Amino acid sequence: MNKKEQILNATLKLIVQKGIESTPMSEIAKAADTGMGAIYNYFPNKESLVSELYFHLKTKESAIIAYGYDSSLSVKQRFIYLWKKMISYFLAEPLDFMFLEQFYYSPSIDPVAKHNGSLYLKDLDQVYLDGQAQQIMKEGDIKEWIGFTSGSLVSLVKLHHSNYIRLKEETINNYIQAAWDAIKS
Amino acid sequence: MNKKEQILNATLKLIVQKGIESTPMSEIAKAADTGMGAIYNYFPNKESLVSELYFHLKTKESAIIAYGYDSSLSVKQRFIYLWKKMISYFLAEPLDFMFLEQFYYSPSIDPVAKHNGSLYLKDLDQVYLDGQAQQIMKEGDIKEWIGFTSGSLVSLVKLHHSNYIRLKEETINNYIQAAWDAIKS
DNA sequence: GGTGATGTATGGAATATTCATTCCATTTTA
DNA sequence: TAAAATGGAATGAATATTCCATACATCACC
Repeated sequence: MNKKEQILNATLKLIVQKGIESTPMSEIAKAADTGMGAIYNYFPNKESLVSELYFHLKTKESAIIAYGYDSSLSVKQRFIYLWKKMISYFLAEPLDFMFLEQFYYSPSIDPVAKHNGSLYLKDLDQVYLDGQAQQIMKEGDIKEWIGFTSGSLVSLVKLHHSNYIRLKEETINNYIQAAWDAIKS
Repeated sequence: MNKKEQILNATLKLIVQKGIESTPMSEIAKAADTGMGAIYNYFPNKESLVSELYFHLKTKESAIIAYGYDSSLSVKQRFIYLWKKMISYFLAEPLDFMFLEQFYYSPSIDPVAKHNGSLYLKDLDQVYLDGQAQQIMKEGDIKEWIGFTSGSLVSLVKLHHSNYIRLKEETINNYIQAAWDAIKS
């Protein structure tokens, strides 16, 4: 019954299907079972509708990954916990994942908006900092290392959702272990 | 003086700057210093202009990576050679890289077209096959492992080109070594 | 070589379509 | 009963594609 949610959900589904630029507002209205008026009542224009959806999902992502996180675990345990949570979330919510990817890679989107969403990385940063301090992780720029790890794992999720591969629960752990092998010193 | 090349070059530059959907044909014409007629003489429509550009670049990529490749080297040497070549090419040609990424992530593009471009992986496949046969690489689906390695390295290139990190020549070798550490058994 | 004829390439104006956004009459809510 | 929310038609701008008049190249024949 919440119109705004209906609109956001319809937007998510349609944009994942057809892309941001090929999704007309009129079609969003139809899918959300409403009219133009309602949409423009909640969102001043298409761009802010899309970027509000982005922040909504980024918040959801952060919350899910951070939930149950125990910062007193060992470096390796925390490493595994965080990446595992991320993969599980992205596998469980294909729409969320594909929208976030598409938004991130869209050049027509305000670049400032994109990086604002990536602020939940505090915990992850700390894991890598601790790992280097304890000399169990390789040296080097932490932003680069996080990009490296995340690249390998996100890439698997992406290939899974485009049906190029079919990830199985037990192999996921192997890939997280491999990501660890890459960075451990 | 070759009109077709001019058009493809202008398209590449503009699409990387503003995105596929926000690049009007009229602007391509202007940038290529020509008119609509010329463009539609060479390409039946916008979509085929863009996908011809994609295949053009994919062919270029394959040629560059395969050039000088010696299939008699050891598994590890071949692994390093191929990935190093790929990274170097993508670092040296930001426009090529960013266009390929953008095309790959665009849902409005025929999905069949995309995967047709990714078939030059024969040599890479062979490296991983040999590596597993010799038991120096971890077991598992080869498509997945290639996705894993490529994800980590491409991700670094991407962050480099969005100025989030600044890759240095010598650290690149470290990351390739790390990618090897991830997969070696 | 010169001359015309035939087809191809080109530029850009005209057309048709596709939307984002606006507007307003009507309905719902408080 | 006033204010807010809604649906959907009307508007206007953007732009892919078509069309055509002109320029250019290629070649046949003298």
